[in-house]
Amino acid sequence: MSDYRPQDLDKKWQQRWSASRAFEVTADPARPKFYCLEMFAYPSGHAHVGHVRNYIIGDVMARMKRMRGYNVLHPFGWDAFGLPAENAAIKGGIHPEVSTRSNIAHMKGQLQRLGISYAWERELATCDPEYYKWNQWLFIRMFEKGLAYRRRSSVNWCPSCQTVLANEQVVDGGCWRCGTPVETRDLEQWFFRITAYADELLDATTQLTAWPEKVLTMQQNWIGRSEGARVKFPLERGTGNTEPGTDSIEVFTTRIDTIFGATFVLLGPEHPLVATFAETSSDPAGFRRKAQDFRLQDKAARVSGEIEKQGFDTGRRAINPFTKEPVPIWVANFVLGDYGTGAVMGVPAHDQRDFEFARKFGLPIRIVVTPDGEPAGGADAMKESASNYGTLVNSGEFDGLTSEDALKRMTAVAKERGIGEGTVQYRLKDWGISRQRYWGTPIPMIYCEKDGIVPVPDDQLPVELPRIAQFTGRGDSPLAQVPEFVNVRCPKCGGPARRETDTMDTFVDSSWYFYRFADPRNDRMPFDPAAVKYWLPVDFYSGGVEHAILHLIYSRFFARVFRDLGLVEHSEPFTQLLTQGMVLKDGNVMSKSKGNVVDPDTMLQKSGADALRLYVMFVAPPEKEVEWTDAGLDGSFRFLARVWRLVDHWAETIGGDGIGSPDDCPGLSADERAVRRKTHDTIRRVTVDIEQRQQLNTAVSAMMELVNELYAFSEQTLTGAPGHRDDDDPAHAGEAERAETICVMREAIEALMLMLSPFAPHAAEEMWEKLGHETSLVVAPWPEFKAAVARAEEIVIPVQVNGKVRSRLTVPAETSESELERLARADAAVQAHTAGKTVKKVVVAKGRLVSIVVQ
RNA sequence: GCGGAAGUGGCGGAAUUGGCAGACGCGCUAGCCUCAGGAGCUAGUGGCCGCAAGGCCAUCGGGGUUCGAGUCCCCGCUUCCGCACCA
Repeated sequence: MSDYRPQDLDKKWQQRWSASRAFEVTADPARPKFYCLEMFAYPSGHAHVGHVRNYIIGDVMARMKRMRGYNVLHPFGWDAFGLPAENAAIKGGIHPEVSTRSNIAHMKGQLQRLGISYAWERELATCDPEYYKWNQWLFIRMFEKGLAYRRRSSVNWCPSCQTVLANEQVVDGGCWRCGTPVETRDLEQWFFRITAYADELLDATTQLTAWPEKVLTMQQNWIGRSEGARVKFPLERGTGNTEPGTDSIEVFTTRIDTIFGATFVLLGPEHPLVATFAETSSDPAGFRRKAQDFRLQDKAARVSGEIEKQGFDTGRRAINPFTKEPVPIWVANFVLGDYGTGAVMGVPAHDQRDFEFARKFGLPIRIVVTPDGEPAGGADAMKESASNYGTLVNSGEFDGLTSEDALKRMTAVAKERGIGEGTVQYRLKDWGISRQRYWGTPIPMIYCEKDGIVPVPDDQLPVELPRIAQFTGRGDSPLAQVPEFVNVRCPKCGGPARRETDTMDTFVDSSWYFYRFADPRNDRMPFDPAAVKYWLPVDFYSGGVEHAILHLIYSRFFARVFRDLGLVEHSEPFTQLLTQGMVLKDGNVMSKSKGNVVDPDTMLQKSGADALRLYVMFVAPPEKEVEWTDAGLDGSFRFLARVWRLVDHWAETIGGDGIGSPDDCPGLSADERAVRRKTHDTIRRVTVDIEQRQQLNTAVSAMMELVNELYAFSEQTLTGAPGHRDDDDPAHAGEAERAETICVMREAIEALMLMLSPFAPHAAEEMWEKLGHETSLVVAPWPEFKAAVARAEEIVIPVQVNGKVRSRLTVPAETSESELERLARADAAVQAHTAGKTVKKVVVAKGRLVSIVVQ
């Protein structure tokens, strides 16, 4: 009898797997592949159990699929560029390259100590020039196709990180990383034209049937497609204030059916006409100041949520193109400059914002849609806008049309008259990728006075980061302070030129790393298309939901870019997505600042890798948030020790040669048949739970039930159950265990070892070896479910009388419906509740239940 | 405001197709055992009534459909998440 001591086992098996290169793979078209991937890690230095949970989920999938016969690719790598390393360099003087490499080494050790079955020979780090070279290569391809472009624009600026942020990286008006409120700056920036794929990215969400609905909804919201119309409101020709070129204001509306109620036009403060109107106003300076105030307010509004509606009259008027009436033009603080046309028509009767605005400034309200098409009473009594669809009134030739019909009809009419057209607007904007920082991929572009923007020639890639000795965190982009880097010859004319000094958003790095894993050492291409064709798409991808619209939408975009470059054939990179829940401590997210981080290394020392793995899988379904408890970890340890004792106790009896399958034993007792039934039912449950449901907690429960049953059964045998007081009964000393029992127990315990191995691989391997096996469980075939064995012989059928269970019948499984009804009616307990009453109805669900209705 | 998910014992959770609510684990209680260990084994553990057999109540609240509802429908409440003056 040996105690369960996981710490020694962990090391032993990790070394064996490593020495035998157990998890390395090569493409093999003759075998079905399974690409199992967990979101790679930012090398912060320490994995916490939240990360670890994700990797274990993936490892259970990967190990199980390997045993199911798949050629499993399960790689890992490092999202190694990023601000924390650079900020640490500014503070502590350690070069990002040095700290990143050392962090990677430490975290890799942690993951290896967990026994995660990674194909480490494919490991990559995005800060490797061999990797980021292909970021640059791809950037140039995108530039050639017009998918990467440079423009001056108003951008989100994080004053703390000293860099620009993409729209996706602004959360509640603050920086996604540090929370500092963002500012607006006008800068020359590189953009990726993700909007070119807006429609496709949106439409294809319906095909992502194995993604969580929540993530798809978030992406749909983010893309924010809305159908409507652009309509021109001509400027009223006043005396002496006409401007050539700008003779109308174009608005975007989703409710052209309400246009007869448009009693004013609103311009966002950024609208170009605002500046024009300011010039000709009586007080140009005051006009501009008011508009500028609104622009500054906008940022504050995004942070705080709501601001009061404000506006001022420009003194100018436009003509409503449907009513032909002149309407005043106002500037309003709530009209967004970068959505639609930056101008809207004001329909106070049918839009709550316009309603509030009109009430505040005494602008007219006209009702043009009513629920029943009856003309409405006075608008003065309205308390809020009537935003629902209805039937048109006060709308000239369109009276009587439903809103739905009017939307189509009026859009068509606008087009005929040349005053507008149907259009689609997206909330999604192009992805700004320039970052004014050092620790990222240099943007491979050169500015020449003569030739303009020139890409670095492919044969000069990668543009490597220059080594910088001192990080000050002040001044321009750090690369701009390195003259040897900046000053360069123009590749076209050979004349003096300068390099782009911004680096790429690190989300560029992570948007395609899963392709590189298919062919990680390729030095001629980002990857061999044939390798990607075999391995991709990723079959199972797991990671945190915080990437629902960042990483996951960018990756879907990149897949389409690669597709359109002819490098991949699919459009969607991830077939199935699992978003794992966070691990909380004391109800809070774990973080260093809160001091509530659960360190995996401590847990490993205390309980070993397997108990930690098992607990994290058992505590809740993978998507759910969980609260960390040390007691739960102890419970999992106890379970493993319990299995250990069981196997230890039986190993000698069942581990020998020449033991056949119980299929060949004709004389099994009822108890032995019951054990087999439980064994095979457990195989079915565990298989379905892992492979189809990803409900890993119930897979563990099922195995616990099997172990409980094996303990109970063991007590009935000569061998006995470990720990029980009747253990090794001297009365039966020297007697041999029944051959049938040996067959059945061996089948059960071996199946258990196989099923347990994805969860607790070290302990399972050790016990497997103890049972006399010489080959590793890594390549052992998954146990086969035999439906005939699992089928119950006798079942318990509840009998309900008026919906309450009054008795239970124990009957052969195949008992017919009529026989069930007969038995139920004859049952004494049932009769006690039916006596003296009329049976109105009997429902028999074969194999399930009998329901009798009496009155 | 719009959209999504969820609400089950003291706790984490289970219930796969509308069919025995509470599997499995934690915790707790009792007994056994002693290689005093991170022990182990066995039994019990939703609430109320009852000596018991048994009965009644119970899956956020209220209605409904059904022989039968944690599960389906309607109306609320609460929590979490996403988007949010997007015209």
